[in-house]
Amino acid sequence: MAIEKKSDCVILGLLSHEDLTGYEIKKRMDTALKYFWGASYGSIYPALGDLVKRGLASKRDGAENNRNKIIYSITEDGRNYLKGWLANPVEKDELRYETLLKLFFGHEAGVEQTLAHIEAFEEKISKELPFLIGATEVLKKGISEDDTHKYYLLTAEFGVKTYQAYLEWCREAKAILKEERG
Amino acid sequence: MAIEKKSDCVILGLLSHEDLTGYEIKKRMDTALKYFWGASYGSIYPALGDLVKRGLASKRDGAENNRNKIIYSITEDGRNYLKGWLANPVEKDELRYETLLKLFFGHEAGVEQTLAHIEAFEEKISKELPFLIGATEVLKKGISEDDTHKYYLLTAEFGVKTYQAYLEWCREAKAILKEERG
DNA sequence: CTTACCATGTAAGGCGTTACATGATTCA
DNA sequence: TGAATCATGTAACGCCTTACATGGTAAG
Repeated sequence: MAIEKKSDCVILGLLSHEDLTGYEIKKRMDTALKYFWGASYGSIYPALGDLVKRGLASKRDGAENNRNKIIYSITEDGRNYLKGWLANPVEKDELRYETLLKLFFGHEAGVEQTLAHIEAFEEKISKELPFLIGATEVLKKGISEDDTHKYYLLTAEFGVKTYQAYLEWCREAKAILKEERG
Repeated sequence: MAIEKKSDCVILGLLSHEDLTGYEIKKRMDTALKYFWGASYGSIYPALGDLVKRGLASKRDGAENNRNKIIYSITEDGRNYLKGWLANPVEKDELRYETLLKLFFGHEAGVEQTLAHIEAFEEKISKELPFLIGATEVLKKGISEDDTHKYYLLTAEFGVKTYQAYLEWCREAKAILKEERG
């Protein structure tokens, strides 16, 4: 049971949808995947090289004009590797919210500072939620055209539902903190 | 602007509540903090040694009977360090859900396997939610006794609200996947 | 002409987990 | 007497981020 490296799997997953350059992979990470995954160039490019070495991806020259460009594709072995990983149960879902850490130790900081952290969180979430909602709307319209859209929609809906819950929690959390003050 | 190492801050935060051994710190991580933070012995013990070296914590012998035991306390410098970190804005809230990754690439795995991932997620969350609800109830009762409880409650409520949203999402996600099947 | 974006990659270093190593005590 | 829990720590290794290094193109 080789424990698959996650970064390999994400890259292969993206390549299973379409051929991509390393740069484009990073862009996908920063847009479609950013709510539940991330990776830097420093991990993407070495991983791509490694994937090619292992025969799970192939590369070809995609230079246009004078622009340097390498396009990666998934191979059949790569697709099987991806399917193998997908078939295994999920190993780890992890949430690391520094905001919650600061709230947990809020006794030391006091009510005002803790409220400020909640408000900052609230603002960040409020700003991002419309984009998630927009994404779900686009995906819902295109759902019959492309089968992959259905799966993207699942993750976007997850974002919407949790962000809405976050905002509800913010209201409640502020109320709890303000209760004894006035 | 020294960027504080988070693991130092968590440990100092826990020590700001009470004196603890390394073992007890790990226990707190695995219970009260586990929904939004984590750490292993391999990071806790070295961090404790480091904190003592830097004068942010102190240690004393707490051996009982024949049992080896070292009890750590936060120093005044440590408390100031903690306060400094608490006063700074949150740098990063991060969610890494392998479940969502597998859903995003669900096209490759198919509806049945994807449903199985959702159901596994649903079961895990369903099992944990009662503990979170129990925690909030205990904390609500004790809220007037101990000021720290109010802050713990904030994080527990976050867990309850998000887990409830997760379960709602599971129902919806299953419906989306089942829609076109028949 | 200059800013933003496209595009690839490396090196150093940090951070943290896993596995290992050891040993006492408590409870059934 | 055996399992679970208490208790501390190290070493190897893996993985990833940050910062650096470089250069072309498109748009305003």
